[in-house]
Amino acid sequence: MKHQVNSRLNDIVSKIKKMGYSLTPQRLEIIKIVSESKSHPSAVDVYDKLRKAYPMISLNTVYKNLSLLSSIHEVKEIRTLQDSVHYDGDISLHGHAICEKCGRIIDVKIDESDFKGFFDAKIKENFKENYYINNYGLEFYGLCGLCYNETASNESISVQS
Amino acid sequence: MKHQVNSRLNDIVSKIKKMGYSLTPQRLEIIKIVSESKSHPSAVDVYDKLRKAYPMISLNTVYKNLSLLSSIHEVKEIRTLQDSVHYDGDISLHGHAICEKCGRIIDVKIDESDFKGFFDAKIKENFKENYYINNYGLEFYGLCGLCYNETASNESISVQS
DNA sequence: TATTATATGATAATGAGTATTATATAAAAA
DNA sequence: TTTTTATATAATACTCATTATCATATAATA
Ligand SMILES: [Mn+2]
Ligand SMILES: [Mn+2]
Ligand SMILES: [Zn+2]
Ligand SMILES: [Zn+2]
Repeated sequence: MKHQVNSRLNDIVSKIKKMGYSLTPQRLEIIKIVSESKSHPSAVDVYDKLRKAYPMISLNTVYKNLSLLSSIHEVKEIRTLQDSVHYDGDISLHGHAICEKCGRIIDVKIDESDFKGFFDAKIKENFKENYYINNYGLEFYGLCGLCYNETASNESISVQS
Repeated sequence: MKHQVNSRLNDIVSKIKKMGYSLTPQRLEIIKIVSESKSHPSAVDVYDKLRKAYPMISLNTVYKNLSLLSSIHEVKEIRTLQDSVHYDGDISLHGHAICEKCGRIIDVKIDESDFKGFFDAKIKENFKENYYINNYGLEFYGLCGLCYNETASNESISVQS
């Protein structure tokens, strides 16, 4: 478990160095936060966590580092209905359940061969010409368990007005 | 064909009226544009088309109407890698191939029963608790046929620097 | 036709993300 | 270790998509 996280961190750090980027303490901390997080934080979320260790950190630095990590494909950007981009340190193939009420983003694990089997077939059906796929996106929009229950119990109120 | 488009337009207009919203010429034109378009236009794209018939139209009005149509589920919002939201007048279940170079959004048709069969199974696998799904999102990020060919022929140039 | 609530258009405001630039510092060389 | 140098950071200003405000216009209804 802990072992997994560390090897992920090492992978990213190695890549950063191999590509000639320097490893600053701020950058390392950002990599740690985003690679260990399971909550798909926004840039501001990462910023807020960082401030505990680095009170002088600039939000700009957070944006730049998240962009860098995205550009080397070590984090994925998630655009949902809300206003800001969220970041995923888990770059394995999986989907997201996005709650339209509280905004929570929950992983939906899907067996990779299953996933690719289904989608690649659809691409073949739709495109006779070349089409080069880099990445897949898969979202389920709706209400998470908590919000679903809340809405159900307030039904008599929320119906009117 | 034409018949299809008109019935779609009538459906939306009926709904607008039934829900107590008034039908202004601007609103009607926006509904026409977005329901007939196959190109997933942004708000500004719709605005530019509108100005031909309504030179005084306000961009604000476009945003408000697209939001209204979205809120009554007669258009879907698409958030891609680019900065602005795109709108889809086709609310049937389908996916999108998004070109990371030129930004084009191309429909990926998927048989509805196929689609739901696959995805609902995944939801059942992932959530024991209640999870209420309103909507699905399915994206293929990559390079469209045109951009793929362009990139291939410029390979020797784009590799360096 | 008169009434009234909603829609429009002009304008200002918001806010996520980006650009700029002086200073600091990681990495490499000496 | 010290020096050098290119990159990273932080402070700040800026951009631009979207939203808010509000006076006026107009669609809907009687
Ligand atoms: Mn995830
Ligand atoms: Mn579409
Ligand atoms: Zn929720
Ligand atoms: Zn393209």
